[in-house]
Amino acid sequence: MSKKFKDFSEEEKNIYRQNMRHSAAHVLAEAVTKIFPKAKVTLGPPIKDGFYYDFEVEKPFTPENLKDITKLMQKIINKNSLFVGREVSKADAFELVKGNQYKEEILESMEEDSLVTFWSHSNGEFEDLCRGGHVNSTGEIKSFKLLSTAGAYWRGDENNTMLQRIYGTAWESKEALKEYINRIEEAEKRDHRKLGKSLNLFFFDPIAPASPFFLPNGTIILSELEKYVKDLYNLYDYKEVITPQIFNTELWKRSGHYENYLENMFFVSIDKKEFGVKPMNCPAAALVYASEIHSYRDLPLRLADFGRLHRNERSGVTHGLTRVRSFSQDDAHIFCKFDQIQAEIENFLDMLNESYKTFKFDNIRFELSLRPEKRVGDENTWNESEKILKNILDKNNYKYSMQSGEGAFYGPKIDAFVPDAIGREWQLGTVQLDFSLPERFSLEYIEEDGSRQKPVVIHRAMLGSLERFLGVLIEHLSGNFPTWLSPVQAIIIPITDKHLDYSYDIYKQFKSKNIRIEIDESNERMNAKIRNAQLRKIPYMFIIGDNEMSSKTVSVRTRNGKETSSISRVDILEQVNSEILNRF
RNA sequence: GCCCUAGUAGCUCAGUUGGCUAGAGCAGCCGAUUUGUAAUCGGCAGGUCGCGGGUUCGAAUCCCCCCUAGGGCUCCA
Repeated sequence: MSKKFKDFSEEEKNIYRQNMRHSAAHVLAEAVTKIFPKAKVTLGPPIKDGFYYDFEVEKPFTPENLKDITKLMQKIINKNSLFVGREVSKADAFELVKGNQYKEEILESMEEDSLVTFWSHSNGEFEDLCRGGHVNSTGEIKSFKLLSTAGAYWRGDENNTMLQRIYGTAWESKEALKEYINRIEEAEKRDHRKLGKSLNLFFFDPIAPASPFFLPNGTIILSELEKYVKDLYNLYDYKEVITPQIFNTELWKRSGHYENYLENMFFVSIDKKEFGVKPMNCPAAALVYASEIHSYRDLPLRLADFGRLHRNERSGVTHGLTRVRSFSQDDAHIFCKFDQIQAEIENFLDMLNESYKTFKFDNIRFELSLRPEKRVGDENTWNESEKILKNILDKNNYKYSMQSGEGAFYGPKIDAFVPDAIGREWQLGTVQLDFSLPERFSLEYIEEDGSRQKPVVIHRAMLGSLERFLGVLIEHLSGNFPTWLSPVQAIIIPITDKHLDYSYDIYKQFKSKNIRIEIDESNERMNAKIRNAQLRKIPYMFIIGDNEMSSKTVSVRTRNGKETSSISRVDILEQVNSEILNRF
C-alpha cells in the first residue's frame, strides 16, 4: 500500500480492517476446503474485531483442526497472492456453485439479470462467490488468530441445518492483535460472574437454574440501588405499589400474554385452575388503575412496581446476571392523557440522565423504534406519538438513531444505550407507549366535561432489571463500587491488639452514623490485613497504631493506594459520610 | 431448543496410556507471633471426583443417559 495504515483516517482504518478481515475469511475457507475437501463453504463476513466463516462439514471442528487450519492459512498468507475478481452471468454462476445449496440459495435471492462476482486468490486455487471488499493480496493480512468454533444455523434460523462456524480475528500488525487480546483479557477480569464470586455477591445453584442467590454483600448493593430509585421516585412523584405474583390465566388471556408470551411463562395449577407467574407487571398495574374511578385531575398517575418477575428463558440463552429467569425491575407505568405524553417522557428522560450520571455512565445514546408491520392503534395515533417522541429527542439534543419497524406492536419506544468503562455498549432504560393495554382492560378517566376517556399507558424502566444492572455495574466499575454502594464502606486495621480498644471507639462512632464499617481483628500482620481489604475492594482502610492512638487520629488508606496519615476523626467521618449521602 | 467444550475440597487448579489410602495453594479451625501501608510461621481438618447406569479383576480416567455451566446460533454474496 502506498499510504501507511497509521496515516489513515478512522473511517479508512475501519474499511481497511473490514476488507482485511473479510479477506482472512476467504483464506480460512481455502484452508478448510483443502484440509476437508467435502466441506461446503457458505458465508464469511467481517464482524466487529474479526471475522467468521460458516461451513457445512460432517464433523464439528476440533481445537486440533484449528491448529492445522491456522498453519495452512499462514502458508497461504506468506505466498502473498493477489485477490482477483471477475464477473459472470447468473447462469454461469449457478454452474460454478453447483452442488452447494447455500450458494445457490444466495444466487436465487439476487436480481434476475444481474452480473455476479467471484473472487479468487492463491492464483485461482480457491474461488468464492463474493460481492467483494478485499485487500490487494493475502500478505496484507498481517496478524490473525482463530478464536473459537461454534454451531450456527444457516441464516440464523433454527429450522435450517446447523453449520460449523469458525471465529477469528485479524489486525494490521502484531501489536494491534496483542492489544486486542489484552482487551479481551481485561474484559474477562471484569467478568461479573468472576467478581460476583470473589466478592461474595451472589451464586447460582443447579437446583434453581438461571436464578441468582444474593449473598449479604450483593443484597446490600441491590437494596442501595432500590433505595436510590425510590428516592428518585419521591422526587419525581411516583407512587409505589405491590402486586401479586401469580394470577389466574384469565388475566393473561385478557392482557394478550397468553397469546404472545406463552412459551416464556411459568404456570402452576391451584384447585384445578391454571395460574401464570407474572413475567411482566403491566396487567397488574392496569388492575390497580382500574380499582378506582379516576378523574382527569388524577393524571398523570405514576405507579412503580418492583415486583419479582419470572421468565422462562430458553436454556441456551441465560447468562450470569445479565439474562436470568427470576428478577425484578425498576418498573413503572404512567397513566396519562395523550397531551401529557411529551411532558411525562421528558420528565422520565431527565430522571434517567440524572441516574446514569450517578453511576458514571456517559455518552448515552438512544434508539427510537417506530411502528412495526403488525400493530394495534389507528394511523393517526401512531403518527402523532412518533412525532412526539422524535420531538423530545431533537429538542433536547439527544444522540439517537431511528429504527423503523422495531417498535412494539402496542406502541413506539425509546431505548437508552450506554458504553461501559471498556467501551462495550449496554441497553439499560426503555420507555414505551402503549395503546393496547387501556383498550384490553377498558381503562378510563372522567374528563373535565364529564365524558369517559381512555388514558395512555407509558411503560418505563431506568435501570431495567436490577440484577442485570448489577451485572453491568460490576463490569463497568470492575467491582470497585462507590462508597455508597460498597457492602463494607470502611475497615479498621489495628496494627496490634493493644490498638483494639481505640479501634472499637472509632467503630462505634462510624456505626452510629450508619456507616458499614468493620474491624479486622484477625491475628494477621498489618500488611496481610491491608491486602485482604484491597482484595475485597473496600474503599477506606483506617490504620490504627501507636501514633493514631496517642494523637486521637486515624491514618487513611484508600483502595486506590492513596495514603493520608493521622487525620482527625471528625474530618474523615465527614468525608465518608458526605460521599455516602451524596452518592458520589 | 440446537452445536461444541467443561464439571475433582468453600475457591483456583494438578491428577500422564484405567492400577496403591485422589494431591497442592488459598480460604477454614487450632497454636505460636504483636508486627507501620498488598500474603508471618507451624499444625489440624476438609472430597458421594455433577447425577444415574454400563464396560472391567479394577473407573476421577472408557461408553451411554440426564443435570448444570461456558462459547456460539444472519454484524447477511
